[in-house]
Amino acid sequence: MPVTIYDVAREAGVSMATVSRVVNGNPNVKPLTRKKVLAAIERLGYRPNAVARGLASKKTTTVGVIIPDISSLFFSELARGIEDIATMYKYNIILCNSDQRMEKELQLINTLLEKQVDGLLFLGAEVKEEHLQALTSTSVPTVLAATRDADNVLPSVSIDHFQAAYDATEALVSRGHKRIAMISGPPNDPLSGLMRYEGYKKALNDGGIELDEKLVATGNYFYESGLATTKAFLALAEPPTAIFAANDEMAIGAIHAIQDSGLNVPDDIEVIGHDNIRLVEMVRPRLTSVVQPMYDIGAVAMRLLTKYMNNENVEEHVVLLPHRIEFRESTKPQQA
Amino acid sequence: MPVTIYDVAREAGVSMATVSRVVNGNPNVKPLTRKKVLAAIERLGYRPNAVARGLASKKTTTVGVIIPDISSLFFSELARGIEDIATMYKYNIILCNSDQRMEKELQLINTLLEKQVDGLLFLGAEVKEEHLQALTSTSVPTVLAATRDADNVLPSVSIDHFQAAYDATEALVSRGHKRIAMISGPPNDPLSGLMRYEGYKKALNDGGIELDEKLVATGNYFYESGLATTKAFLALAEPPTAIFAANDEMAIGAIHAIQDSGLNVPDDIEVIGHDNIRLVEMVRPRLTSVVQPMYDIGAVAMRLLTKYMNNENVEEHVVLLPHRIEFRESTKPQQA
DNA sequence: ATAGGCCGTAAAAACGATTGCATCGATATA
DNA sequence: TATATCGATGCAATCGTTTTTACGGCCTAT
Repeated sequence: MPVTIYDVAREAGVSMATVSRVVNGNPNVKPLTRKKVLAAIERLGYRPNAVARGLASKKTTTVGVIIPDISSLFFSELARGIEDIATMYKYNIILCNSDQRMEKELQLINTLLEKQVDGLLFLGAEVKEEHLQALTSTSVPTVLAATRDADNVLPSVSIDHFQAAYDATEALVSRGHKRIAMISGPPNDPLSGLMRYEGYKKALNDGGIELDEKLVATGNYFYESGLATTKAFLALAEPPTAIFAANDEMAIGAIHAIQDSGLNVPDDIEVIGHDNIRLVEMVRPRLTSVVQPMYDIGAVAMRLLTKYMNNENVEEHVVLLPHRIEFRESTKPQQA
Repeated sequence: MPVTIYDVAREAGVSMATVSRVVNGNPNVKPLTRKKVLAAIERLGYRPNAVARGLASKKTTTVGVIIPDISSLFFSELARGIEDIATMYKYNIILCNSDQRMEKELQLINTLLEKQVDGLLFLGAEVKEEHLQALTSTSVPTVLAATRDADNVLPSVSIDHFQAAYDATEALVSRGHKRIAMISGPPNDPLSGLMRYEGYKKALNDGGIELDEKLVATGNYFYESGLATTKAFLALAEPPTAIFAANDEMAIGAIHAIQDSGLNVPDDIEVIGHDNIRLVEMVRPRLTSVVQPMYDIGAVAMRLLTKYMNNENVEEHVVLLPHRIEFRESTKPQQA
């Protein structure tokens, strides 16, 4: 029913091969012939079948993206970076939510490989041996975004979480705080969880402050957990005077818990978040936060993937993007 | 290089056809044969090629989704609803951002059709004649989500924006307000922009309140525009005592503008937002908002699409999901 | 005993492109 | 003039499946 390349060929009085050449911009076609073919295409309303093309050429111009949760403020921003660069390079994106469940992640990898994607972008928390196995068992290029595998065997794009957390904590230390709490992520999250916690510990240590276990709570990255853990902090005999949260949502929860108890941010307690999602501008006081360039991570990861798909040579396969702290009103201006 | 159905057939000592039957769960295979084939598949690590399958069967189990901006809180939630139902019905999603630019939207429709998607989900603001033409020129089922075309020719899933805005405004009227401002969306957005404005007008009228043009501002759905327009309201000789914003981000901007000027929400000015995104719980005071069930809209739209793709009979092709107002602290408790 | 059915399977024709190779005329070279 | 070169095009194999058709064998009903 639909018009095929064969119909166009007949209409234009040439062979399928020539039509294919015209469609694909192959220069080996006489201008006049090209014009005839183009006219026939127009007349018939021909639309190339990408599936047939994919079968014949073994390229689908499609890449698979496995993402924990597209509805998350953090990942949706990242996804946008991916998509924009993909568009720029004429790729389409098959988007899949994994909810960080390994079983689902592995199954998605398989499905995407069945669909013959030209490349794979994996975003998530932990990259385990099983992932590595599934991802390296194929020749399809893969890039990790906002995460890394322990041995850096796969290409990846992320920031230095340890250093970022160190910097945030250090900013608090240098402001003279002695009781600095941290709302950390789950410890089974190696980067945003564990690494940030390690950075926090190191900064305390370098500042000559002894770690107080009671000032460390584990959250799940959601607002509510920031609220709850901070309430517990405030009930302590010696509550903290500063809080570093492993992400912004929890930090905002912390601010509200503090405000709800009648205290003031930043006068009574200073708060620093992490990631610098758009939300940080939409609360009062606006939240000081470690900038993690989500959009850029996505964009750079996708760009990197295009290089692999083109068999271009890649100098450094583990890229760490710069981070910085954006100071706002949830921390006091730095004393001179 | 990769193992094909032919390799499996040889390994199992059967024909390709039989392997295909096994893979596709066709019951016409003797159990013993099936077992042999399964064993061969396992042994060889066979992974069916979905592209070849798509070419032969004319089904790709993939649907295209055109979305204005995946990084928006609103649309990412919707996308999640789509994806979850898609997964449930074994479809994958090709996700494309349109930024509401018609040229890009039309081009995306074309690209997705080239890729032979089994169905199309279109989310956006305005559905113009050009869209309709592009979408109906093909036999690929299409469903609109969170929007509608003027003549309801295409299936769609949304809420009654007019009524929703009416209800929100009416709630303010019934609280005794006489000066109720609205921060509306762009007027070229027929539903979230125009319809909500119409609902507002009607509610004022029914409440015997004369429309004051100075109390109507046009925003762009972003926080900053809520902030800016509200500042202007407050500079009025007779500022409003209540504000209805066409979406939550602008409403939160309004709250902050009010607070920044030293006034109190809700004591001095009450504020109602629209959409009930997750943000509304993360500000103080928490925002009263019209609940637009984004996730459900996505889910229902995708479900509807599956019916069309299956040639099932569909009773009602324009579905309006229910809305309601979730009252929080940005409005005062209703007087008895 | 024979015709008719049914089951399980094989064979082969699509599906709609890409692409290596052959061809062919024309121009350039010797 | 004969030959090498080259640009433009056609031919046909190929990509890895699905699906239609046909067929052999076995069972059952008459």
